Amino acid sequence: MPSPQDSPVPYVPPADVAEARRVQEELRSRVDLVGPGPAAPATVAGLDVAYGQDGDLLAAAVTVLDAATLDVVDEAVCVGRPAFPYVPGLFAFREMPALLAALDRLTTRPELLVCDGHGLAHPRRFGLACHLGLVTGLPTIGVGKTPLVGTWTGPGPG
DNA sequence: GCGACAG
DNA sequence: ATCTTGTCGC
Repeated sequence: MPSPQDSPVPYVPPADVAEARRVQEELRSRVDLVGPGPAAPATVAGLDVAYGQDGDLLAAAVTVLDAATLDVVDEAVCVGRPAFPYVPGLFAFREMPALLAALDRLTTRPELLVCDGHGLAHPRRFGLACHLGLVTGLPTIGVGKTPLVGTWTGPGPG
């Protein structure tokens, strides 16, 4: 039975925009949309990236919490450079290398990831959260502060 | 053709 | 993302 864990997807830095889009189109079908995931993850990792004033430096940070107590049980940081220009829809290629490096510095393996940016709410249904989830083999939730695509209506009254 | 466009 | 004053809306 194929599963993300059995066939880890290597991260391949694209050479240009066209290749980046091809990578997304190629990997989108490998996202597990039906897996149950951990019923009660023991740990949850939050990831974020901050930039230097010129945008030429960045720091990726990961903090792992005990899901029950919210105690910080692990953390790691990786300073580097943006790996790709910011192009809407290709955001993952910008921060993924640093995020992966930070994750590699962890002592533990978190059971759930929560990262910046969208996952499925993406033009090709393959945002950062999807890509990160495939490469790490971990269930991942993407959190976007502003929409990238689509429209919606708020919940009705009652 | 013009505007919009995760972080 | 990051730099920033005043301003609009609830």
